[in-house]
Amino acid sequence: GVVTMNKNNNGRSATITDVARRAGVSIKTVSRVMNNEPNVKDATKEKVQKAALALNYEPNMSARMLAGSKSFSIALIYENPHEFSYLKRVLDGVFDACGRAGYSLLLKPCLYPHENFLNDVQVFLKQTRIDGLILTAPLGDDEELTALLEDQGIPFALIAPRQHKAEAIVVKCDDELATRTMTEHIISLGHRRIGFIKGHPDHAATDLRLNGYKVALKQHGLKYDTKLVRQGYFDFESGQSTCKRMLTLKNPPTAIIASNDDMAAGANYAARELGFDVPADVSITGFDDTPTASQLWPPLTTVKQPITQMAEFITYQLIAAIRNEEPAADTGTFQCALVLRSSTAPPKD
Amino acid sequence: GVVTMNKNNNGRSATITDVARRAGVSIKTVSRVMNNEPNVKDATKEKVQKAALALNYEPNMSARMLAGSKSFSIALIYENPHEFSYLKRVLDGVFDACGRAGYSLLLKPCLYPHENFLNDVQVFLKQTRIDGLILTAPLGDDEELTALLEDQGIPFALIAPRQHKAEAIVVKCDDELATRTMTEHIISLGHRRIGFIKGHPDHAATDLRLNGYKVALKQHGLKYDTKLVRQGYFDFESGQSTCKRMLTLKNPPTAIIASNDDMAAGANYAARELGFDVPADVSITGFDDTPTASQLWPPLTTVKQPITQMAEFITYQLIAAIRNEEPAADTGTFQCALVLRSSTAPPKD
DNA sequence: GACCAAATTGACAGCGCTGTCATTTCTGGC
DNA sequence: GCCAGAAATGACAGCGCTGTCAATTTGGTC
Repeated sequence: GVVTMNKNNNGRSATITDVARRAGVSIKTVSRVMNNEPNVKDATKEKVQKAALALNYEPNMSARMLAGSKSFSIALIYENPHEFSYLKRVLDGVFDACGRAGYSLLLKPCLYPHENFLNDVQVFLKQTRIDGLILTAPLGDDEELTALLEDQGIPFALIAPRQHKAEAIVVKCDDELATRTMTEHIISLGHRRIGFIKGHPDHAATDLRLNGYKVALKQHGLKYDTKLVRQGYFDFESGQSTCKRMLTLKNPPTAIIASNDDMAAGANYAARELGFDVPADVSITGFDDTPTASQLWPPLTTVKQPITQMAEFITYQLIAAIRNEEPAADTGTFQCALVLRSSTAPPKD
Repeated sequence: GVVTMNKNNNGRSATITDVARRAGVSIKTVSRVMNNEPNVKDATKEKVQKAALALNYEPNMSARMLAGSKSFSIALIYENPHEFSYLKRVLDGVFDACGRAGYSLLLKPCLYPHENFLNDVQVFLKQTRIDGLILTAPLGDDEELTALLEDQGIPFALIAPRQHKAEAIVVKCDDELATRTMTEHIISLGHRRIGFIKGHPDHAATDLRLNGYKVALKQHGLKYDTKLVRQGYFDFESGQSTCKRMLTLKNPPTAIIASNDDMAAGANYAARELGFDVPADVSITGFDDTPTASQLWPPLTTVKQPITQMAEFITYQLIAAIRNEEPAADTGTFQCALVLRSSTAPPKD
């Protein structure tokens, strides 16, 4: 196929020295070309590139990291979740951006919260000497961690943090607006008793989504009823149990807004267990648009976040910061979109 | 908390030289201790360990990789799938094993098949110089790739390959037996017209699972009906479309065995669309026991593979091979378990 | 053509570690 | 107490690259 096997090199791959010799220049000049540094004559650059191509040369990461102050690699730290679909979409965006920018990515799953968490990260940083770090929610809200990173001068970027310094690299989406829009949609269908399942208290999005719900209720003159607002934890089980409790109230809600799809799936399951039809007896909505959301029966009305795009965006921002480039002037706030499917309908009565 | 901030080191973390100085030995001796090499007096070892701890020393990966022939890191190459839950479980196992063995893991998502695939992997290998590689299905069946790795003397391990050399490091589960058992279960419920949705033709598991189905039919004197066996691709859509076609036959099956959960979810969805009740009108089964399987309504009867365990196992095997240790004598074949849920029931008539 | 600043290139010393091999320090046996 | 051989330790040269700074070349000017 496309690949030259080049067995000619004794099994060892070409080094910068080989390229330099072949191009008839010093290794430093090769280094300049490989790093796109200025002050190389076009003719020289071309010679070097030709030699590199002929030898099928690829710079050795370890040597680069060791010699230079930069490592051309960043890490993504995440709390190992039960449900991976959110992270998958983040990874898609981050890998993509890293690939394009010539960076490699290290993954660091963590237990969080955990007494060894900070130490664990510290060891990781010492071992790898990465150039920058992406923190997924809720890790971006850990002040000990961000202080540590600032202290060590390691640039970092936050996905969906609760609050952050003005100069921080951040990406988030308008959770409040999205949930408000969702709630308004449910209200416009005619629902008046609308349940809400909150997300994990550690996540910033949890409060924002709750707020969107509250605002929509208020604007439409509906009362905020604490019996209809339950604490969930972004997982199937909590969606299931809270929904079960709401549907067995004397006066159960005719619609339930869950703060993510996993909980919505749990709510859907609980409704079925109790013999409720979805959406005839109770409408259910989620947030995230996971694959499961569209594969459930009925498929879930939900909110689609452009997660992959957001991840790509923040990765570019981080790399720009590492390179001391002016970041793109874009804002780090993305808009979500309502995805209407058949888990929602007007109430029966 | 647990972490010593040690600001005392000018912001730069301790090197092997610092440890050597503090312990009053040569850096080579520190290196020996850090690598658990033999021929170090216990007293010396202890001195070094104490010094390392005091300085909060962690060896620098890049330097290790550059200097040594070993890099203490392995990579997992995977075809970026639409559905990530399988891979998540693999990752859980691999990260766990790597962590325990002191190895770090690089992730390499790939487009496959793709004209640039091999080249892409080659570049990756040159850049990183990892010690070993784990190939997920179906990449382990790419002979160009395995030839390349053998040629370069890079140890590799295969997850669920089609066939392999005797000395290869392999893990798989008994797909045929599992599917046979599943089919027998369906037969024992009283079903006689049993549909089957095949998996992606590139995957080894596809043929094995089909075989299990065939064997079970034969043993129970049931005819193999090509109308009831459809080609799927391990994704939701193919499950949906093939199921729709089977259920609109003049004489539709009363049960459908899908080769994985995603397709089973698609089949479930298609059945609902056509107004079939699951399991009253048609039983549906999957394979893998993904989170979705248990969150669907009705929850899916499926086969649980010990994927995380398998991944952990093969990672240890690979690391043992890298270290030239005798691998544990265990076999690389794991057993699956039937998970009975409510998507299966006796046929109505 | 001489001259200067700017552009281009190269020599060389590490980065933090491991491999090799030489050196030193221990053993036990006589 | 002496010696061979084993055990323990250290000196030193890189691994492949980048940073620093010095050397060389270039182009423009009068």
